[in-house]
Amino acid sequence: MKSTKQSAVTAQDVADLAGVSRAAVSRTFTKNGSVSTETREKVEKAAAQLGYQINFLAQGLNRKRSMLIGVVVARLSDPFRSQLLEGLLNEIQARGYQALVTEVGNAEELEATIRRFTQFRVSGVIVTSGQPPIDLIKECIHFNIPVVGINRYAAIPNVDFVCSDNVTGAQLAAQQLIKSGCKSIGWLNYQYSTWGGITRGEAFSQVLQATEPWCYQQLVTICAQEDGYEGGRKAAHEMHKNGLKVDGIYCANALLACGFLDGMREHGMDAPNDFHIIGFDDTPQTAQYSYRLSTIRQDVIETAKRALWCLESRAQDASLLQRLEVVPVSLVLRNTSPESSYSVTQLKDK
Amino acid sequence: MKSTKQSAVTAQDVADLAGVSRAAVSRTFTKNGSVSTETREKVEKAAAQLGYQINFLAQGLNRKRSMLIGVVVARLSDPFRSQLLEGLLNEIQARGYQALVTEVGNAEELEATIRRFTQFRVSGVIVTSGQPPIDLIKECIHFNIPVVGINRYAAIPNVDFVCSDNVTGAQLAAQQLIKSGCKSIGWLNYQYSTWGGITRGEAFSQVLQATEPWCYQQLVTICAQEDGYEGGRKAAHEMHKNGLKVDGIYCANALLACGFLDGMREHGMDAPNDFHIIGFDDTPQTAQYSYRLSTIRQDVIETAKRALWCLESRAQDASLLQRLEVVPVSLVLRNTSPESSYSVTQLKDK
DNA sequence: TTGAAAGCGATACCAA
DNA sequence: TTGGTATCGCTTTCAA
Repeated sequence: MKSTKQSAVTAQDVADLAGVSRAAVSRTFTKNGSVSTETREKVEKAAAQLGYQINFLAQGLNRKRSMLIGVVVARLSDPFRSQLLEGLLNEIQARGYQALVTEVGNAEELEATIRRFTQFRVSGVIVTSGQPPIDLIKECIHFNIPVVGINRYAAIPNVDFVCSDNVTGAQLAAQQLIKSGCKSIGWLNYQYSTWGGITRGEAFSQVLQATEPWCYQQLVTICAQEDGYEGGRKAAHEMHKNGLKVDGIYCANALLACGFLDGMREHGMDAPNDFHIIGFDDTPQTAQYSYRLSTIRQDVIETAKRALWCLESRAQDASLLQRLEVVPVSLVLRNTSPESSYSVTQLKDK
Repeated sequence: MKSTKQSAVTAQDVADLAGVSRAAVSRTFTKNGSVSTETREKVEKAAAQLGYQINFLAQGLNRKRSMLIGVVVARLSDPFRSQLLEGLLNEIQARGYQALVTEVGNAEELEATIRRFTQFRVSGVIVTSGQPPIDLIKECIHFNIPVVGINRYAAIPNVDFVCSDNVTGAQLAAQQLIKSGCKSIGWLNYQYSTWGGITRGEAFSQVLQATEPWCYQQLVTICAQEDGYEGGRKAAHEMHKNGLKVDGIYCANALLACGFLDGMREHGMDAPNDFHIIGFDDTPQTAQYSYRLSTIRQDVIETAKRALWCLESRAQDASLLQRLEVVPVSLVLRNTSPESSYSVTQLKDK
């Protein structure tokens, strides 16, 4: 099957073999190519025989747009982030694109990254980490490249965002804790949290204020000095050292929650007996026997779908107004804050 | 700074502004371009003024090679895999490449994936999942694209592999269990394990045979019907149901180990009191308070470095003989198989 | 529907 | 060291 030529099979080779022009070959492999059935068949036969494959570099150069989508990620060691990436990869591939993935540490890196994305004439950019700098966005707009941010928000015209429904999440968590009889409620977040974490905290606070003014007044905000599991764990130690007590706690993400739970265990306290705890993210780890953490579940698949929808629709009409897609979340009840019939006060009385 | 032109700034624009030829611009941005300091300065000034950026698509088309490296991944939900991807991304970016990441489920997908990689004229392919099909490799060789596999092996000429040192890992684990006084030793793996898992098991078995014939004869091989955490957990249940007992167990990966440990806990048994357990991978989770699992640590950073080294060296000389890079591993002692002075028999006697 | 031809934007060879 | 030019492989008018 392989030609004796040194280099790759080109459209011209196929055209020669099929006895048609190279333009006909191109049309055969294009969506709206006007080709007669007869020509198409000849071309497809020849292409198969030669093992022809479109050169995406040449195609992209000509169309000023490649079948590439740039994805900005960070801290893949957080299971939720890798889960999200997995969802995005699936959706990107399902739609025939390829993912250009970059891990980014700081703002400057983000800038360099997006710049390289434009150099590849990507069909879209998905930012899951960092705030897209306004200048770069302008550059993308100049190249007519759609940009979408996930679990973050900024009032940038022409840039869409898709975020989990942090307000509903807060409501579900608050209701659940209240229903379970929690009296002194806490909120745990990392001091330099992401937009998502901050928003979740604000929503939680507002929900309490609106529905349980008394609890709201007592709301304890715990600020972890460190991010991730260790941050949560140390926050628990700190809280214990200060003699602070809460009987219900809501956490900005899964790692903080697992860490906090373990930190409390180190002091001999455990959920659901001594307190209830609800996390955010529903990563696989939260379901494991050693944690069985109740959490607010984010729907990564739906998130990925909507992100790609934003990209594709904006590619067709760049003048669209900014959109904010809110993805539904759900409460997954597990051991650390079980069914409401099983309240925290009953347990304490035992 | 931005030109009034609708489209992007090209080398010709820079050349015009700098008063030189477009070839001079190209040379200025190329490694071994012979340009006078004077010309270079003029060009750089003009380029900065216009905000010129090389079009990678055009560059790649001409050079028959893009600054892209294809990475094949799978099951990013396994923390070790996302850790490895993170390491690869860092190394790829550090060397000025961009990562084209594809998640792949089965063999056909792998084929389609690698095919698309060649269509982008990638500078190299890294396979972290699945066995690179021989035909595809041929195709890569035809395009002169280097291929490297991670934590897998096959006797394919011209394809390099970099693997963790599974033999040393087995030795470290075996020594540690023996030193701790374990008498009936077990090996846990998934029934359709990867090459890495299988190799670890074989090495473990051989080490025992060579150094502790008596233990080798008693070696219990536990075969999980399912992969990951749940596989390990169910294997523990199964073992308990069958009345099987082991006092030291070595596991093919971190998830299996965590699952097995939790499964045993559900039956009221825990490490290190009732048995010792050593995992593989040293993912962040294994360090957490609820597990504190002793494990064999894989060095993802070194693995990534060597993978890129293989790619780059083979890009220079495609005729190199196949290389197998063995990356050192280390034993991380934690709670589930603590310092040897603290043996399993002593504990049982307490 | 078809083919001829003009790009897309950069590189590299060759002569000066 | 320079600039002119052919080339990389495909897409897309424009006539026919």
